[in-house]
Amino acid sequence: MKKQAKEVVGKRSECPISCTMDLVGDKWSLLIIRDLLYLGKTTYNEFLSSREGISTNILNDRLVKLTEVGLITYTGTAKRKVYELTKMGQDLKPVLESVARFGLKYSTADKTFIQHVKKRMDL
Amino acid sequence: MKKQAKEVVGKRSECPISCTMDLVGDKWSLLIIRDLLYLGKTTYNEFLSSREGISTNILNDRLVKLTEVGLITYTGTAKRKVYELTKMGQDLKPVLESVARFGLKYSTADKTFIQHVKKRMDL
DNA sequence: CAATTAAACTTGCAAAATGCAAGTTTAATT
DNA sequence: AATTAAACTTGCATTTTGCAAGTTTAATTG
Repeated sequence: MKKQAKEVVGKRSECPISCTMDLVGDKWSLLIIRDLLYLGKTTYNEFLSSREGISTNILNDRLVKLTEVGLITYTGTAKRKVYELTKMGQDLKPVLESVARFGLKYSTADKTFIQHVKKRMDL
Repeated sequence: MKKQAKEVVGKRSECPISCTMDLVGDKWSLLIIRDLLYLGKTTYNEFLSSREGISTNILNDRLVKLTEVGLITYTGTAKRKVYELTKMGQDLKPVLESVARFGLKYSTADKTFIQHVKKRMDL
């Protein structure tokens, strides 16, 4: 039996917000998406080097899950996988932007990083 | 020493997206915000009755944490706390909307619920 | 082409978060 | 005063995460 666009986390409800949180509602998934969307990162080791310090097993788990749900794909060899966002993944851009706007308004994030983010995100 | 707008989860980085995920990047917080913002729920038992089935200890934990970080407050008696969003909490509305739009586009959410959500969220 | 390198991935175990069931506490109501 | 029910707690099993140290395997190099 071929498995298709698999439900990785059993849905908790039919609410669109709940469904989306079932996909990316953890502390790491959106940061990987951010790396792909804004920071030009595309490989395992690049994700691993992000300032937040994801650990290898979690990173691997998330790359697998994000691939399974169809938010990212990869090309390249097994030795050097190059990840990229699918159309579905790119459609998370408005989410990332609104999240960033909120963070910019309320966090005490350091100014140089903020400038960098603003520039990259057209905020 | 008076504690102020406390950092509930130690920040992982100064990235605005990361900071926001440190506040609401779990499977339940945004659903409580959703209940307040769109579903007219304001009390412990109303949140508890949501379709996703949050358990009592987690609900209590999140209400405390969301209050601590300044996203919600409450009025009313200890016996019947009535929660509401702060200005900061209301500023999550664009996040909820973009999350909902994404969910509507990609989830197989049931149509009647979608209509309900669209109406309430002006999508 | 054998040895080396390093990117991708795994494993084992401790710590933390979550889920679930059954409590307890305490203001209101009767 | 007794009852009710909303808010909250506790204990314990399960799951997820964090961390450190691996292993695997293509590509590089000497």
